[in-house]
Amino acid sequence: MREFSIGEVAREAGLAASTLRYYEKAGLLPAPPRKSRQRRYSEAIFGRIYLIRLALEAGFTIGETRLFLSGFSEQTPPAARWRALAARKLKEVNALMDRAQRMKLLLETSFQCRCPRLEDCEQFLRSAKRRQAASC
Amino acid sequence: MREFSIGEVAREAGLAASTLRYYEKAGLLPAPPRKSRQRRYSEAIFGRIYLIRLALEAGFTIGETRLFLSGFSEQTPPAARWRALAARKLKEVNALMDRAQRMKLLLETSFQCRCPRLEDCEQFLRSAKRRQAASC
DNA sequence: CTACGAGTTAAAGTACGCTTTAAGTCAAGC
DNA sequence: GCTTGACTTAAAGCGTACTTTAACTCGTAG
Repeated sequence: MREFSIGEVAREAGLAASTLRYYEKAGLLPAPPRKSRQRRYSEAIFGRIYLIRLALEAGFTIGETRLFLSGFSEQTPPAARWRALAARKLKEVNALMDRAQRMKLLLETSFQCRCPRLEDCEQFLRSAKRRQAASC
Repeated sequence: MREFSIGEVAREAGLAASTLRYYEKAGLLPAPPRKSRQRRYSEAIFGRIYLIRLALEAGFTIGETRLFLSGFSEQTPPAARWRALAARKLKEVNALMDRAQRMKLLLETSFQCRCPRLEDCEQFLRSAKRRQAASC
């Protein structure tokens, strides 16, 4: 199985080497074996990085992502602690999507919108039930 | 028309007074008239704050939000500069929603998932086309 | 008069997720 | 043997969005 230096992993994953070291220090990545002081990664690192990026881009903090990954890495199915985190995050993700949806509406509206006054659009957005508003 | 102190506005809007001062300094809120050195806001401030929160929660930076609001506050319909920002942000919001969607899938999957190994779920998530995976 | 609560400022501090810096190690090529 | 380039570390720095601190000014109640 091929081995990778930190630079190779960084290039392939599209991250800085310093970021990988940072993830390791933060407990997101396992400390890999060394060859004369230098880290040697196996192919498996890419899957791990993929999950880390997925979690972080979805709004997990470093600490939450660590928990999240450790929930997976045990021999047992996801633990209660992990499930609680997932449930909480699911709520947050839903809230995020709601906000994104509202913002999308706001932005899309603005393209069609000719109203010069802030309050007209605001009124529309506050009671954002209808997709089109007469005044806007 | 009723006037509000910074503390009253903060309480009603659910923000710290210091945050309001910060927004003012950052150019998000207009500098209101003073009554013996103290800020006196009109009702209109709440609509402004609503839009600021909407923008910030959707991922706009302070600087972008300032642009965004100034685009509205002119006597003319949204200017080209503002439209460019909105178009760019629309893309970002869409990307955000995609990520949120993927994360949601990840989280929801984890509840049904009994696979003890990280790689099984990862495999599933990478090719996240189907809602259910056999191996997971 | 004085004490209280709410407001004022500039400036420093905080949390997060990196990024950069400084100083050093090491294997390989010339 | 010396240079080059990729790696190593701990520690400091950065940008964003606030929050806290310290020292001060007011208007009002007792």
